[in-house]
Amino acid sequence: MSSQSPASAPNGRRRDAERTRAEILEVAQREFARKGYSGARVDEMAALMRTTKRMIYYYFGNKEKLYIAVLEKAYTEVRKAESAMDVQHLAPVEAIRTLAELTFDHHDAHRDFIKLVSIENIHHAEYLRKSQMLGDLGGPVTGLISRILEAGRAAGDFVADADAIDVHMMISALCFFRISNQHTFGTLFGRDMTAPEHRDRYRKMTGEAVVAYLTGGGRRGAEERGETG
Amino acid sequence: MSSQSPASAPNGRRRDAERTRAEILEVAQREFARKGYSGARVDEMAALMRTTKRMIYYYFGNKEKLYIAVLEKAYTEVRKAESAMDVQHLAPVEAIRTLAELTFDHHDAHRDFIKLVSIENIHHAEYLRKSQMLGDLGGPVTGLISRILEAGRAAGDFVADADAIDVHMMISALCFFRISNQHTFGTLFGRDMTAPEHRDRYRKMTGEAVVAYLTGGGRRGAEERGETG
DNA sequence: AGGCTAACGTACTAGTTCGTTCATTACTGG
DNA sequence: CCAGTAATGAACGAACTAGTACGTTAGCCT
Repeated sequence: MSSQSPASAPNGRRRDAERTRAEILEVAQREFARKGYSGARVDEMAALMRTTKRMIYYYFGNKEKLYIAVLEKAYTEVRKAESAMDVQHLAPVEAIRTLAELTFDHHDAHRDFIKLVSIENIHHAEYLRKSQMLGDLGGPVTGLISRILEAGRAAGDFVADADAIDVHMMISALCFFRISNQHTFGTLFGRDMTAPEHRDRYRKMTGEAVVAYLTGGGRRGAEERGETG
Repeated sequence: MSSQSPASAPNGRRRDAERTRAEILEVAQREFARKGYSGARVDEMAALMRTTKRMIYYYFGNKEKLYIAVLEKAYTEVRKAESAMDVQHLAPVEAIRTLAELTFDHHDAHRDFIKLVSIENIHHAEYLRKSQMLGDLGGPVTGLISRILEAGRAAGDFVADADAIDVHMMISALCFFRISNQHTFGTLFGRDMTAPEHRDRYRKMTGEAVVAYLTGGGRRGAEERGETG
């Protein structure tokens, strides 16, 4: 018999720190996303895991540190996804459009992350600010957008007076709101913005809105009236 | 001596149901917006009022009903503001642009409302759905946008394939995100989107983005390549 | 003036919730 | 194979929190 696998645990070790830690993080992410920081209950999380509450405190110390760990994991995954967005080879207009559509898909697929971000904002990002691991989390995306904007202006495609952070904000706003506000919006207007039958249309709309703004459609009226500046 | 004003209360009656009720709602709105539904403490609210916790329960029954009352008050104020937006006399392009900019200003000025909406979405709008008073809260705005869109299409200004709810979503997304996500965004990108020195630029950007999308700027690239449909 | 009731305050309770204590077991290195 | 340590579990406790019981007072009505 191999020494790595006791008879009592045929499908994995009964004692596995990695696995226990991972499960705690997973369950905690779901619970925090569903109930908010104060609303989530440590005891309830424990009940949803194979292990006990004792382990949450053993690995993470307290509720706040657990929440911060969840945040860090979520943001790390987003950064990974962003760095995988390969749009540099495209012409500026298509690069921005594709970036917007990829961001749309990513938001659509990571709804727990969006809820965590909403929750963080209710708390004025106090926990995010406490996290070390932040580093330059926003740098890569804005760097990418900066290069696209420069190329687009050089080619004469982009005329809007917007920097990389502005463009990132606009893309994020359109992608984020559709998920984050789906419930109140759906209740008030009778449309589930996140329903599959609307997804393609909204993805296209997101890309087109950003491109339209950058290529100057919004100033068309002013130009036609002979205004400048 | 007038019978309405006892000597012991020169500056207003010591017993004033209206005033007490109003103060409870006011404090509760602030606390719920700051801490979320679970995070807000009834005792803490009471400590911030001239009256006591007993009165909260006397007037509102329990924490949930108090929260719903806060929501109803907030939404009522928004609807009032929306119905005051008089843009029908403008040409379609300017009507939409103005509507977007007025919405921008309203969001900028009612940050507690935005937080309450964010909180509601974390709870899947369960409390909003419990409220009676909803009625057709979303009807008036989408009605207004519908009429503008029709006029704009008739005049040949608008070409984008979007209905009133889509347009409202887009405007809301741009206005809402800037406030709702200010803290995480500010932490990650080092820019306070809500700072006064950026406000005018972002207001203009909001109006231009919506107009650009509707007037077809986003499809320019496709048209130039000879694509149709 | 004086009774009646809406409005109010104090003090308490039942239940919850984070975090800990103490004991135990599974692995691993020697 | 055995000792030491990492990992784990059950039960507990102190502090908090929503909600209530009970008593009091202000001000209107006649």
